[in-house]
Amino acid sequence: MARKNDSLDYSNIFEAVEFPDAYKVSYLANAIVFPTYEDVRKDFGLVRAEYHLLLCLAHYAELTAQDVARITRRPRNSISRAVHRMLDLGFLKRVPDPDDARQAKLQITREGKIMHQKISAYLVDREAEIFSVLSETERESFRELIRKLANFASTLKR
Amino acid sequence: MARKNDSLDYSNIFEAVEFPDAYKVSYLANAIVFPTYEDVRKDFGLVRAEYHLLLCLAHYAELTAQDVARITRRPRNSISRAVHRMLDLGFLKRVPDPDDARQAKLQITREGKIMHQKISAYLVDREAEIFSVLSETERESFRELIRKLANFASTLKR
DNA sequence: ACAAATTTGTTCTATATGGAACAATAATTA
DNA sequence: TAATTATTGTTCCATATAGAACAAATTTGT
Repeated sequence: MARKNDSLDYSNIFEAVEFPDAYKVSYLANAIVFPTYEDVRKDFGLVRAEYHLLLCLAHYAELTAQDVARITRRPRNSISRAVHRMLDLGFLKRVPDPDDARQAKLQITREGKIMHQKISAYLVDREAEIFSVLSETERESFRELIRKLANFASTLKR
Repeated sequence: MARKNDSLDYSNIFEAVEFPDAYKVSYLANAIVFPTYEDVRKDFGLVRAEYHLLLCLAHYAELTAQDVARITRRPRNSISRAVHRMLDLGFLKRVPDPDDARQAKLQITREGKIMHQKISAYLVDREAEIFSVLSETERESFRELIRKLANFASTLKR
């Protein structure tokens, strides 16, 4: 007997939904972005905030926890928790700020850099896979458009 | 005294990161998609899986819980939990499938439709706000490109 | 200079979420 | 037909995560 339900087209909703563009961005978040965080957690042992710390500090020589919260738009307490674990793991070091006793400057360690490179290599591959459906011209268009959207998003108040 | 750190440009990483396109998609997920789920939870009282159920059943007359899991790419147990709450709230009804005793067909109720319309109106506004940074031409390009990406994502195994 | 307001990082608590295992049913294979 | 495999929906459990409240330090306003 044939399997039931075989004919149901799950992608109708892509066009039928009342906000098709936003829906597809959201769909990519659920289908790709979140599962990728899961992969990073399973394969490299870092949860989202921990990986965000690593990524940020791989690209800025020195940041406070608050800076990272702002860059990644995540709550400070998540970052705070992550900082302690990353210190324990030896991926970060923390130096108190002599000019402001409330805060401390964070830096990535050599071990952190190595871990960052491993995770980045994985993510670079994953990016290539996903964007392989676009031609080079399309990808350049997409790059320009997503840049505008991301820049706009970065101006939104939290 | 001037605030310290005022000159730090938080968006450098947009271009410096090793996977700039994927990073910006991820950034939108963190800056917009997730906060929007939070808004829906706070303003309408539905968590992600619950809202996904409502959305799916507003666009398909009848679905099983498994269908919804596939459409939204979320784990079945999250959907299962959500089904029970949505039944309690009166937004869904469930009819056992006479042809397959394992599953049940879900349908949206009138109350569910009303709730869906309220949430949709909010999301339509939010979409308009976010995409207001693109010209009409740009938006059409984006629509085409994100469609390709979403369609590709829908082919990925879970 | 002093009081009020803000900022940073933290802990506590509640909750949303995903994985694993399970029973019931159906489909497949021999 | 009988045995094996797959599917559906569920419960249990562990954990990632966000909000609220807090102390300490700094900045702002008068």
